[in-house]
Amino acid sequence: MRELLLNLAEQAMCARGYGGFSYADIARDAGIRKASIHHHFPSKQDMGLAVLDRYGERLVQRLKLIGQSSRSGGQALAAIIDLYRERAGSGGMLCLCAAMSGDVHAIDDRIRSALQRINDLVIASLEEILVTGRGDRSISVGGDPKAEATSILAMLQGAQLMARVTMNPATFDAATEVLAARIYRG
Amino acid sequence: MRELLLNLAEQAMCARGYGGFSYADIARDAGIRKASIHHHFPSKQDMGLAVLDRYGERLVQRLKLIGQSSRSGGQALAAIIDLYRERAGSGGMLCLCAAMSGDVHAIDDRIRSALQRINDLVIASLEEILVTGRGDRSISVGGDPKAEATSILAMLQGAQLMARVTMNPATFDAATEVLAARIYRG
DNA sequence: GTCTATAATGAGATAGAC
DNA sequence: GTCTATCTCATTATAGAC
Repeated sequence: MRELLLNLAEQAMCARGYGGFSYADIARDAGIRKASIHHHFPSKQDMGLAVLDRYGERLVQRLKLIGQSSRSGGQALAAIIDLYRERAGSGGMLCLCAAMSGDVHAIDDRIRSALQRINDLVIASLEEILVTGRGDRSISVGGDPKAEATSILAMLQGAQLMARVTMNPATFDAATEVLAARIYRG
Repeated sequence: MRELLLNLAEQAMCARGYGGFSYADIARDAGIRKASIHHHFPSKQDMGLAVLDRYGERLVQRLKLIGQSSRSGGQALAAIIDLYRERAGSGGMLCLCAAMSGDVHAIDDRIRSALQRINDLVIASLEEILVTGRGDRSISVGGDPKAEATSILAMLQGAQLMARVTMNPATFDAATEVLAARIYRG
């Protein structure tokens, strides 16, 4: 049940943000009463943090897998773009970080710190990918890899935000076209 | 009073999004009762749309002014970056579009259309600036100007989102460092 | 672990006096 | 235009039975 609740909460938060879902929503979808949720997660902040923590752990695994299974930096970067496109594709959802970042004012510092840690994690991964891609000539990297990685994350999150407005995943593609074009495909 | 209410609502929305402010907040800051707000704006959606419409009109003026007063494409692009940095600098606020985009699920189609229109407007402005900058050799423009403009807007909105998480405007600068470096300064 | 019942708060909105 | 008073609804959260 705890896992089911986490799944439903993550889905809801990606779709409508931290402030955009309620215990009532989750309870209905889970088939239990909302009071029962408090047994698993005493407060909504606890639930939000638990969702974000699990999300962070899974992201680490996924980034590691992308690094291992990619035969070039370019292939890894393409996988990262796909990772963010997934959410934008399914009904204008955001990655959990972008979704929760919009509600930073409503959440406590534990969650904000976790968000910051995850962003830094993705930036570090992207930086490593850019360095690899520069080495194997599969990505065009003009400037400092760390700075490039930071701007790429901003672009990916911004592209999701813009796609949500149009309700069209093509908007995400349009906003990341330039990034995708920096990959030299064999 | 109407103008005061619009100002307070815009401020609140940039700071906490559409769902993050209430008539009670605005009423307190304006020094009137919340029932009185309904005289000026029957529903919260009406208020949100009015704020966004005014924002769009002002943005048009500001973009026009930037185009007129800039002596090069690079100078204009720098002005646009500053425009977005302003908000990120003052306490992790977002531009109104980014702030409302996070709450798209909670607003009606009139507002969503207005958001889309404003995004398109900024993209068109950026495209024009890139073309100018490419012509006068003040900006490095590699790909299609329209695609570049779209990704730049995504980057700027994403940079604001990331800066909100760290509560540090330097994060905005880090995420836009690569963009700023594309400007050749005389 | 889940339930019923309820508390406590805050939201947007309306009616009608002044 | 602004007020008081009220409505209706949704929210998170708690107490206590089963």
